[in-house]
Amino acid sequence: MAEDGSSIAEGFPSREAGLRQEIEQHKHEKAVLEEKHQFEILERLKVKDELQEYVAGDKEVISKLESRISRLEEGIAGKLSKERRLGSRRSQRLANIEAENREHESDEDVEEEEEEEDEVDSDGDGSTASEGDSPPPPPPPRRGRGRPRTKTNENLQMSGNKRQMKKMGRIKNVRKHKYRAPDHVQYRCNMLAFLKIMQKVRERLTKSHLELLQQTPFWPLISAFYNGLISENDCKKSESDINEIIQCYNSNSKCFEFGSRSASLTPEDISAILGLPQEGETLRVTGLFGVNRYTSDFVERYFKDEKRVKKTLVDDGLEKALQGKRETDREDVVRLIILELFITFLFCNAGSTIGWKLVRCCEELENMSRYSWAKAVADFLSSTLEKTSGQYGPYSTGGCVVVLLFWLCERSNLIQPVEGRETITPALIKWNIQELHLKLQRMKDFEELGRSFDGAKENQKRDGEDNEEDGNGTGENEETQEEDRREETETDRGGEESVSDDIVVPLEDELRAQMSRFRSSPILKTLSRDNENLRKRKATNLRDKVQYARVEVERAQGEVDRLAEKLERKKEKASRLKRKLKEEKKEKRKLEEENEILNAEKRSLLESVTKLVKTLDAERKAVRNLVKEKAEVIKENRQLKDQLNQGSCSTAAKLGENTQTQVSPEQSYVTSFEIRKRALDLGFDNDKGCEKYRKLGDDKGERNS
DNA sequence: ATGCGTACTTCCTAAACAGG
DNA sequence: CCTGTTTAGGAAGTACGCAT
Repeated sequence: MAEDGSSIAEGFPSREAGLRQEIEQHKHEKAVLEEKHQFEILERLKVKDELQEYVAGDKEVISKLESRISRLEEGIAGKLSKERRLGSRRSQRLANIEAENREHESDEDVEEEEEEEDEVDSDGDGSTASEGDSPPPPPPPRRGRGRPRTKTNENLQMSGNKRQMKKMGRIKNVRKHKYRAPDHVQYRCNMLAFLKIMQKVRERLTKSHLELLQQTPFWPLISAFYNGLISENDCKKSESDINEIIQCYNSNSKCFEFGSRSASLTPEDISAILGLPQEGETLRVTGLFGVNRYTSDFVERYFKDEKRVKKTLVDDGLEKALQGKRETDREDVVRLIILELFITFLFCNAGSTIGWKLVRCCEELENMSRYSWAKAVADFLSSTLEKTSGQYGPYSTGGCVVVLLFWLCERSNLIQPVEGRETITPALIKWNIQELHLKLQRMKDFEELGRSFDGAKENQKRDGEDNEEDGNGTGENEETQEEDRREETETDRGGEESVSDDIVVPLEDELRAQMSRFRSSPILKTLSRDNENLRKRKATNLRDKVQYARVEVERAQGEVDRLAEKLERKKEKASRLKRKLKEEKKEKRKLEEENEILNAEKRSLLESVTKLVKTLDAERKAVRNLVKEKAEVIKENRQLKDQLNQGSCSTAAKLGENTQTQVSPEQSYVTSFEIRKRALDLGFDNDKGCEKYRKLGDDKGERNS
């Protein structure tokens, strides 16, 4: 036992050393990454400065941009070698930091013995909260005020011991968020799941299915998926973007507040984005407690004996319905497709389930159009947003949150619609949310996002004016104006991206001025056309190059972000390892303590065993003595027997009396044992013995008388 | 990183119960 | 019988953790 403990204890120093080494390694990596990060930032600033310089010499812009682009290209490849060079120059500072860290680590080792336990507890899962006497840490956001559930046989004590039961319930409620980042949010709403379903059933849908689907208010939306207007890439949302948007939601004003600007998501917006009807009865989807499960043919067919309608059940049902040939099966396919749309996209919740009310709505295909589905989606979403921004924290999981991304595209001028889809409906087909994600990543703050809303308004105004001009203008320059306008829109966009936009503005102004001069001269009409074409090409080239430079900057920014994230991860890992080391130390201490206790126990056990051996020895001696005595008694008895056989009964009786009186308590046990033995002894004649006993009694009687 | 299944928690209603 | 409280159980919501 002690050997095991000591071998474990011996293993600790080496393990500790290993962990220390790992921490050192991570620190080193962290420092290198930091250096890299700083280098990236410097590089970007340099690029920015250089690009700004180009504005002064606009004639050289193209050539300089070209050289810059090639340099950037080279730069990306050469970054590693530069970093290596930088690495060799890696400042004494970093080395000092590392040395300091090392010292700090060794210093802390002593101090932390006391402090670390608290730290570990507060960092960790708080599992000690219910054990100690100290006040428990603030509980995680409680979702409601429901009672803890009690089982049938356990609740008998509830009335008598209610407070205790409630307390137990509270303790149980302290959940461990071991795998969950503090700001983690999960949004179930996703278009990908529905797209996959549509891809799966597309080949199997017949004309009659489609006819029925077209009669439903969801056809504009479903057709976008059915006709492949939405790709898998278009479906991939960024949860962080949604989270950021939701964090701007003010539940009191029911508006999104981006800096000083605010905007609200209306049923009109939902209607435009998803192509859902706005007119009709209001359908309340939330707060349906007490709406019980109902039975109908449809429910019996697909959700028989089911308490809740889960996504898996709808999937299975759809498969079953697609195989069926009856009229009801065709209707069921449509119902189930709409249910899929509800569960995965429009009214999704965290559990991939759906309320019975919506199931009923889906069942009544002909009545479906009487509801204002845009309002229903908006209401459901706003109820989610209220919960999210309210007292319960950012645990939102339900509602059609993806629509927020498209709404942002529609209402701001952050990105431009996909080419060729500017006027298409529903609006969700117009936008590429991946592009929006890139844009939002580069956003500095919500004020900037707010400005993009203003920009969109101005653009709309200008669009109107430009359209009037287009009406008067010549046909041939319409395209140019369109392009100019787009570029103006682009240059309107504020923020960091204006690095290259700053170059475009003066260039384009001059280009336009020159073009108007050319156009005003009727003599040079032909020449102007040629020149115009040339300039157009030049402008296109310039635009392409600017675009390319922008992409490069974006890529560099992405790289910086990636490195920052990596750094963050490394930091986390280092702290995790540190915590682990502390835990190991703690464990070691514990094991040592246990080992001591075990040794003490062993010692006491040994003592008691030696004591036991001694007493056993003594007892063995006593038994041996007894055996000896017994042998003597037997011998004596045999002698007596012999004498009895030879001599008179009276002598034997006398001798017997004498023998009886001499027997000690110990001997009496042996004697009784002897008596039992005699009873079993075949050689001993019982009748004879009885006679002898009687004779002895007679002798005694004679003597007394 | 995202999707998804599912155990667990919370919310709500109605029945059962207790006391006046 | 009326009224307030407790308990049981169903529906809806939440969050963990595995799979992709």
